[in-house]
Amino acid sequence: MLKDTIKVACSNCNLRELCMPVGLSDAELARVDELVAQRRSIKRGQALFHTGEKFSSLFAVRTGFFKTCLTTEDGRDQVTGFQMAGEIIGLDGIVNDRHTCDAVALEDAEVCVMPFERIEEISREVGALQHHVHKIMSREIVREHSLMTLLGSMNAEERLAAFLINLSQRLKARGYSPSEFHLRMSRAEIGSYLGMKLETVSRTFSAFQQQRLLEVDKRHIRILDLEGLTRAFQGQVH
Amino acid sequence: MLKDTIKVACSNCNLRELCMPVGLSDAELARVDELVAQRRSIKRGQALFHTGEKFSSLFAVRTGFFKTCLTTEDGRDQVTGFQMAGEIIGLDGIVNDRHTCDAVALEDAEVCVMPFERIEEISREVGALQHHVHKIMSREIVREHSLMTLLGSMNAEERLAAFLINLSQRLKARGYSPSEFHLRMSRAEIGSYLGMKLETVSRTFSAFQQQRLLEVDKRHIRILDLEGLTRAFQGQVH
DNA sequence: CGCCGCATTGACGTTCGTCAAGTCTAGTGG
DNA sequence: CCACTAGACTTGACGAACGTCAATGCGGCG
Repeated sequence: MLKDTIKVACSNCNLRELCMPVGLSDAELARVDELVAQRRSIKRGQALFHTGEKFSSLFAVRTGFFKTCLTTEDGRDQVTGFQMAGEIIGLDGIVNDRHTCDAVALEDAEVCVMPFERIEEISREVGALQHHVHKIMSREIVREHSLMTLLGSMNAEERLAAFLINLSQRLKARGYSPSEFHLRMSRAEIGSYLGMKLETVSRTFSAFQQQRLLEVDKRHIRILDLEGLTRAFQGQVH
Repeated sequence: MLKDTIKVACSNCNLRELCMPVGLSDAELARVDELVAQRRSIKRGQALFHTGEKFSSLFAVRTGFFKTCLTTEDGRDQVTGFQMAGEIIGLDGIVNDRHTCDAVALEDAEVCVMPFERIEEISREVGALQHHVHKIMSREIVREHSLMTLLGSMNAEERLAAFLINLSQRLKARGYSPSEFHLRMSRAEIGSYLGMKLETVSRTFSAFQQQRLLEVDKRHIRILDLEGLTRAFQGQVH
């Protein structure tokens, strides 16, 4: 069984602006091109890594869609994030040399495998890469801060609105329609991420539909009134 | 008004095992000693930095106790963490060169100021420091993951139990009593951190007291039954 | 002394979770 | 082609947990 090991170069990857620092010299670019050891294909439903597995690499999503989820010993299950093209998976593994969550593909996907030792080695030579790595980790910390605000102080409508707006913006940044898209995750997965039950997610979708903010058909979403949704997100419905 | 700018060395700081990588050579230690530009004293209630302020340094808590809190434009307020001796504050500022939260001293405190440019510079020379910085950021990401699980799926008793156990462990690691301590934060701040209202925090303290798990007198806490508290945390009260 | 901030406690209301029934779709196999 | 099943989603009825509002107590400070 052959692994998918096409030789790849970040320097001519169409996701470069998302993944890589800008303004590198040719020599630096050549060094950074050595970051990606290989590409790996992951089938829908398969895991990129599991909790407890040895950490060795970070992964950049090239195509497809992932979720990361924690499974605690007492059976609680929590989705901690959804990742799409250009986003980095695996940062949780650095601290203890083991992954602390599962990363599962929600559709057939392809990732760039970047051995972490190589990242550290090249970072020591290329200051721009070093800073870029720091930024990526900081961004993840800030993202989680805002998720904590969501989980700590928003009601069901605010949570779902915030989620949809965030998804819409990320799709837009990747050249997809920000107003019409297909959800890759189930109601239960959305609920786990947002700290609510799947029934409440479903009810809230219905409520948005009645308010003419959305059209929902199972996993197909069309945003009708982005402003209204933004108001719902900010808790100023009335 | 003179700033407190005593020259300091990490190499003989008693918090070294908490802050710094281990196993450095003498030459590396000397380099790492250059990390801390100065110390800064912060009075109780004062901010180490505010949201929007330019980011330039990370801060290591030497003494005292901090909270970090987000204030969103729509007036929501969320405590995102409490930091004690040996912990690092300011990681949120890296990504956009501006701080995205306030860091406020909950008691008179002293911090080591580490200019981030200097951290990056020395990291490029000392691989152990580089890896240490990565670990600190990864640890923060993992901490926030577990807080998300707490906020997403735990009830009031589980949340407060988890909070107290975590606090107890961190105090223990610093040589303080793990079973008897003084809370530096108000019920409202605990509530904000744990995603519940201050009244619920107060009621849950009372409930734990009735269950003989704790003795509570305002902010003075004595843990009577750590096992019981751990069971409460894991949601196996019955 | 009176004020203020913080904490506690009670009464009541709302939101969301729980449980259950029912629909729709895709996939399987006869 | 159709019957059958499993999984995902929707919707309703009900109840529990927690938020809201309000009264009260307590300790510190000017």
